Amino acid sequence: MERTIPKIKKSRGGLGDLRVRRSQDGLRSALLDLLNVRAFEDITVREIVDHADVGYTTFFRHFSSKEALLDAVIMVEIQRLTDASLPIYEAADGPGSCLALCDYVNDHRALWAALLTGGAAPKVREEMLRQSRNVTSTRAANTHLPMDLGNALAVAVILELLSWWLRQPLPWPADRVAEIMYDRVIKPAIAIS
Amino acid sequence: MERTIPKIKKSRGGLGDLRVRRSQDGLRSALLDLLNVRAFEDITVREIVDHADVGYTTFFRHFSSKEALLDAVIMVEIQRLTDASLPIYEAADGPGSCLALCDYVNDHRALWAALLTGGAAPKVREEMLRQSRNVTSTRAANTHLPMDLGNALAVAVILELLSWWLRQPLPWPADRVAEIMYDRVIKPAIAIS
Amino acid sequence: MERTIPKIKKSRGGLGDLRVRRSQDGLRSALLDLLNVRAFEDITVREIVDHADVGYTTFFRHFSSKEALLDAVIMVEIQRLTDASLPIYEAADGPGSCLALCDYVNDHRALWAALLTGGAAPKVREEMLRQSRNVTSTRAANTHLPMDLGNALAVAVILELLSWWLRQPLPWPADRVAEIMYDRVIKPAIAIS
Amino acid sequence: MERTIPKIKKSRGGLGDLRVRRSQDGLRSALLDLLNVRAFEDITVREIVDHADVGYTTFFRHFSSKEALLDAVIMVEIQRLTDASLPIYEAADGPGSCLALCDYVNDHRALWAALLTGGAAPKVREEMLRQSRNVTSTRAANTHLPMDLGNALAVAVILELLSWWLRQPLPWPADRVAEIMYDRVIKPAIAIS
DNA sequence: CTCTAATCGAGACGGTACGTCGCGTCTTACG
DNA sequence: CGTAAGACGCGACGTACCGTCTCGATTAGAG
Repeated sequence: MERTIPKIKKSRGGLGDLRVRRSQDGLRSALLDLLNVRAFEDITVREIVDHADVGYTTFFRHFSSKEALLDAVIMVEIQRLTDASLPIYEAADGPGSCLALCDYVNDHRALWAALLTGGAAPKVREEMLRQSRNVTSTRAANTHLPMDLGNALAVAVILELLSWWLRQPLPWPADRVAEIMYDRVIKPAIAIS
Repeated sequence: MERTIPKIKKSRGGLGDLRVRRSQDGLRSALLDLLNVRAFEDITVREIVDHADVGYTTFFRHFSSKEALLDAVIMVEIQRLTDASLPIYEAADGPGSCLALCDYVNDHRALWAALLTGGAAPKVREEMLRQSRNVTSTRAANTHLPMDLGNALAVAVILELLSWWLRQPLPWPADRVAEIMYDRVIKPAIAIS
Repeated sequence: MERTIPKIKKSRGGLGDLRVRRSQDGLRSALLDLLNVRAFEDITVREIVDHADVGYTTFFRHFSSKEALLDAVIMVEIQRLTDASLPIYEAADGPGSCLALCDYVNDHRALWAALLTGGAAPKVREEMLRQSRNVTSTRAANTHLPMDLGNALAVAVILELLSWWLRQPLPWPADRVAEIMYDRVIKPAIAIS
Repeated sequence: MERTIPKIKKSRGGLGDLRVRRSQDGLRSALLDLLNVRAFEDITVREIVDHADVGYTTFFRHFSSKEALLDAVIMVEIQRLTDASLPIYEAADGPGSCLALCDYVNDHRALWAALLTGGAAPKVREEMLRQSRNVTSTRAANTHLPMDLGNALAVAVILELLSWWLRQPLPWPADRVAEIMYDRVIKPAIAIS
């Protein structure tokens, strides 16, 4: 009689149960909405379910905790970001991928402002680092830095830059930011010391 | 009928009340001790006061919350770090100040490992940024970046680098790290775009 | 987002939620048990919930404070007492109702000894006065005293008499006490000044 | 090295130390002042000492607790009341002593309103009972009631009557109240059943 | 189109930590 | 060197939120 956590598993042969999908999507977007208003640590499960029009119990049927929901949300969003600008970690097409990334973020300012504020930021950093590790796993050490460190610094600079950008009252154009990102992330990474 | 919060004020010429100093110092070092064991968000006020041999209520006589104590601790430690390597933001003596900073951190590995782990890290970043703003307030704009952004990136890289360093099982020598720091923090800052 | 205080409302067609009834009844009788041991003001909420096998928080879900629980308990008990001897304030059947009341109290000595001891007594007096006001509201002023005063004196004498009775190591028989009560409560009330 | 509670003991050969007397009197009247404003149980020691312009520690030099101060205050006031109308318990001069008592209370309405409100009332009752026991100790059993019970009922009726009187917005004249008191306290007491 | 099993809503509950309040003790710095 | 100021330990309070648990009532989707 273990916990029944309906992870969109094909119940009875078909695709996911519509109710399950509706609940999970509702919770995800409810959290994102609330993140625009207050920091993650100040959001309660009760608020999320109220906003999502979902029963309190239902929350825990899908996510084991508030943090788990945040993780899920972040994983999805980072995946989208990565898909929109994959080669940035490759440094193959330097400025281009930076610009792609900045454009994507620019198109979702509210969302990324929320994700980079308060308690969500460390998780974003962590997940981004995790994904970047996968990407750079093949290509290695054409630099004098250990791969781990290189990735960590790259992620830190990217996030700090984006965070600063989104905080500006009169935001800079994306290409200007992409330029800085290239200077500070890609160039140091490909430099042969 | 206001809350009496004994802020080591020199009452009539002498130094503060010994008991006040003892309580506050005890709480500060108790928190630091516990930070070596578990993350800040998992430490309870009860644990802190037990470890400090101080009454539960007394905690709140001195700090309005767990976070306030952390702030106080961080402020002190960052001040010490800054004092040990002030001119790093000035880039006057580039590699020298980097080395000083790394040496200082190296001499307090446990403390800084604790400060850069878990929930404490964002506060460290914030306070460090605050102090760096003061330092660089006069000298400005010999770079193509806004001062705020320059500072934010510098702090982010420094902390990420230190955090990585302290996480290594077989730590690198301080001068090696200082070299990287110089490359990634000072050099980009003084670059003529 | 209002506080949910589960006031035995028929949820979903049935009678009150069983859990609610169990919690409230448990708390009520736990308080009564403890009142036999020590005075109300020396009883802590923690003791009550421990004795009732109920979570600490649950207490406040049902009663806003220790005093509110006492009020509830007293209201119930006084109601029972009144039901057992209603016409005493009417003086219709003078000695009879006095005897009924004394008999009832005699059958619940422990309970009433507890209620008339320590901090509970004033609340008992207050509630009894409140109920007596309802009873005597219609019939009035066949006496030379204002109704309020008459009620207050009657309640005071009744409670003092009962309190004394229950304190005696070798208690008097109920009919003897009822006789005194009749002399001191009913007779003065129906006296033509 | 036991607790030094300076009970107006002749320090240095004279009568009570003036400072001691001043502190104790100040605390007493401070408590009485505050009793006019809120109930005893809602008054804090801090408020008393602030109002009395006395150090916090000083309070406990003179009274072991808030309750002890109340006891002292009540003892004094009841003594005064008794002195003003001693023979009421004797029933020697029936109506006369009742009138004396009511007159005295009437001359100190605020004080007695305070004493008969809230947490102070039970203590007043207790102390009054104690004093009445002394008075009636000699003369006994010319009534069919046990002396203890007779006293208790008398005190209860007196206090209830006074309490009601002082609560009235348009108070009755003292002689009217004295008459009721005579009817309800003295007459039943001297009745030969 | 119906049946059956999984999901859902509602909310009471136990538990942990928090921060507050007041009491009564005890240290400390100062006159 | 005594004494007033006030820091301190203690214990209870009431709050907030978490994650668990029943219990019916729906509702999706397989046959």
